[in-house]
Amino acid sequence: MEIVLKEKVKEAVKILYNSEVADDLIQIQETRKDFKGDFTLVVFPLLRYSKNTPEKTGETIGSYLVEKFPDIAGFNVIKGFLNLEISDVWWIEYFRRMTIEKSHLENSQVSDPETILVEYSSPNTNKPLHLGHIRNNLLGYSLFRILSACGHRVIKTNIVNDRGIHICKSMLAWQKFGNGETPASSGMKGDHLVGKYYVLFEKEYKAQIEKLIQAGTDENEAKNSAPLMKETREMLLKWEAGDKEVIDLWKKMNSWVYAGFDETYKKLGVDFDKIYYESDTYKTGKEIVLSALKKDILYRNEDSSIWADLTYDGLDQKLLLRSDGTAVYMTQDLGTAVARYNEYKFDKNIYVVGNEQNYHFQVLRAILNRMGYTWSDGLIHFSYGMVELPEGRMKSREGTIVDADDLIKEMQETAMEVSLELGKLSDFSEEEKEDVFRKIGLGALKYYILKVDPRKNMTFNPAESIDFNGNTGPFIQYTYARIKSVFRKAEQTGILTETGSLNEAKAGIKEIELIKLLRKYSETVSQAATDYSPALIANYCYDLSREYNQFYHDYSILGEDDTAVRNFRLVLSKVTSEILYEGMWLLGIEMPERM
RNA sequence: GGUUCCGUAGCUCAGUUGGAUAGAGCAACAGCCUUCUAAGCUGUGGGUCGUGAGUUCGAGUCUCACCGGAAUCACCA
Repeated sequence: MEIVLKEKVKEAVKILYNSEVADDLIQIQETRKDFKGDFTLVVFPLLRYSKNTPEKTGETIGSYLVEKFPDIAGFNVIKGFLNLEISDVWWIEYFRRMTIEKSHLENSQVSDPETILVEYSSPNTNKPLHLGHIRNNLLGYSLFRILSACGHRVIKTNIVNDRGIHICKSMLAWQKFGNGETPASSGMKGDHLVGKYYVLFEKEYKAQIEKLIQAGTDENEAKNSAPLMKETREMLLKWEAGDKEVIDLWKKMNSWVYAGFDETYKKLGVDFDKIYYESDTYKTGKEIVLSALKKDILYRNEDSSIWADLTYDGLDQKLLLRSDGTAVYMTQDLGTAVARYNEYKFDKNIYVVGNEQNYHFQVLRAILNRMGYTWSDGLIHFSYGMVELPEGRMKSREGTIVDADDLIKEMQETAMEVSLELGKLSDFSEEEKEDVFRKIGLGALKYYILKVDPRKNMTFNPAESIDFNGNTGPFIQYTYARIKSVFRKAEQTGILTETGSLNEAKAGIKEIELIKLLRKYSETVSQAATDYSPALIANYCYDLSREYNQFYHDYSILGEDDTAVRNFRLVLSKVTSEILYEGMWLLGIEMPERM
C-alpha cells in the first residue's frame, strides 16, 4: 500500500506542479493513533514544488488522490501532514488475502539464504549456569529460530570451556576434600556439585594465602607459593601431558557437569547441533599460530612468546602463545573459528557473547583477517548487555549470583501459586497442571529477558518477583488462551469459521486497528532478523495482545447475530492467535491452550 | 588515562531511515464480572528525554562539548 501511495503522490505532484520528485522526498508513514486516517504523507519536503503553504499543498494533493484513487476514502490536513483514510473495504480485502497465505512469514523470506552458525551459551565447566547465561541462551536460541524462519540455514553451536587452570582447581579440591562424593551419593546436580568444590578451593586457597602473609610473605609471593596453587599447576601440567589419572578424573567430573547442564538446557528449552570443546580447539589454534609465524604475520619475542602486532588496525599487541608454549583464550578462539569454517563454510558466524568481550572479538577478527582468512568478515559479535542487580553486578564472592536452576524453579512455583489462586484449572490432572505452570513460569522469565533490547544492560531485581500482569509473557499467553477458549465454545455450539469469504463483513475501528497490526508481523520478524533483536518480536506480541484484548472487550464474537460479521471476528481471532503463537515460538516461549 | 557502550515518569522498559501533543507496564488512586477466561478492560495523577550548544521547516533520534554510569585495555577465560 505504501508503495502504491508513493506512486500516486509522485503522479499527483507531476500533474499538479509539473515536477519530478525524488523517491526519498515522498515520506509515507502510518498515521499516529490520535489522528484520523491510516497513512500520512509528510508534505514539508514537497513545498519546494508546490511553492505554497503546507496546508494548501496538503489539501491540493489530498483532493487529487481522493478523486483518482477509489481506495482512499477521505483525507484531512493538520499542519504539514496529510492524513489519508483508506476504505474499510480495502483493509478487509487485504486481510482476506492474509488468511489464505500459506504462512504469515511469506514476505519475510530472504532472497539469498545464508549458512549461519550461531554460537551461544559458552559455559565454563566449574560453575553452574546463572542468570547471565539465561539471557545468553535465550537470545541465542531465539536468534536461531528467527533467522531460520526467514529462510537461512542456521546451525546452533556451543563452545565449552573445559580446559585451563581454573578447571584443575575444582578437580584438586574434590580430590583432597571430596571423600568420593558424587552427584548420586549427594543428590546434588552435577554442575552444582563441581561448583561447590570450586568455591571450596577458593576458600581454602585464600586461607593459605592469609597464613603465609601473616608469616611475613608478601602478597604476590604468597599467591604463587601457596601449596594448593602449586598442586594445581602440577595438575595442569599432568593434564597437558595426558596423565591417565588426571584425565580420568577430568572426564569423570566433566560428565557430571554435562549431565547437569543438559538438565538446565532442557528445562530452558534450548539445544545445540554441534558442540565444540576448547580442549580440542586449542590445538588447532596453536597450529595456526605457528604457521602464521612462519609466514612472518606474527612475531616471536625474546622470551619466545608469540605475538600479533595490530597497531596498524588501531589495536594493540596481542599475545597468542605463552613463553612456555601454552595456549591462551585467543589461541583457542582462533582455532575454533578455523575449525568451524572448515566444517561448515559459513557465510556468517554469530557469537552470542557479552559486551565485556567487545575488544576480544575486534582482535579476533583483525588477526584472522591478517592471516588471510577472507571469511573473517562474516564473524559477527552479537554483543549483548549484562544482567545487573539493583546494587550492580552479580558477584560470587558476595553470594549474589542468581542461579539458573533456582530461578526457573521459583518462576514455576510462582506460576503455580497465581494459577491455583485463580482456580481455573480445577478439572485438569496434576500432570496437565504441571505442564501449564511450567509454560507460564518459563514464559514469564523468557519474556522478561527477551523484551529488553539485547544490546542494553538490564536490571533484574531478585527481591521483586517477575510480574504476571501487564507487559509480560503470561499476559500474551492469556490472550492466546482466551482466543482458544472462544474457539472451543464455537465448536461446542457448532459455529464454523470460514476464512475465504469476508466480503459481506463490516468492520469497526478496533477491527481495522487489529488488521493493521497483524499486517506488521512479517515486517517485524524481518527487522528482528536483520537487527538481531528478538525484543522487537516480543514487543510486537505485546502490542498485538493489547489491541486484541481491547477488541475482545468491546465486541462480542459468538454473540454477534450477523453471521458475516461474526465470521469476520472469528477469522480475525484465529489469525491473531496464529501470529501470537508463532511470534512467541520465535522467542522460544510455549503457549498454553488454557490457563 | 585510551577505546567502546549507556543516560527517557518513583521503578522496569518501548520509541522504525530525524516528523505531529514523547508511550507502555509496575507501583498509587477510581471504576467495570447475569454476556466469548477480570492473568483482562477503562480512567486519574506522574517528564527540563543527563546538561549546554549546533545542524534544520522540524531533534528523544544527527554533530560537538561537558556531567554521570558501565565494560574493556592480562603470559585469566
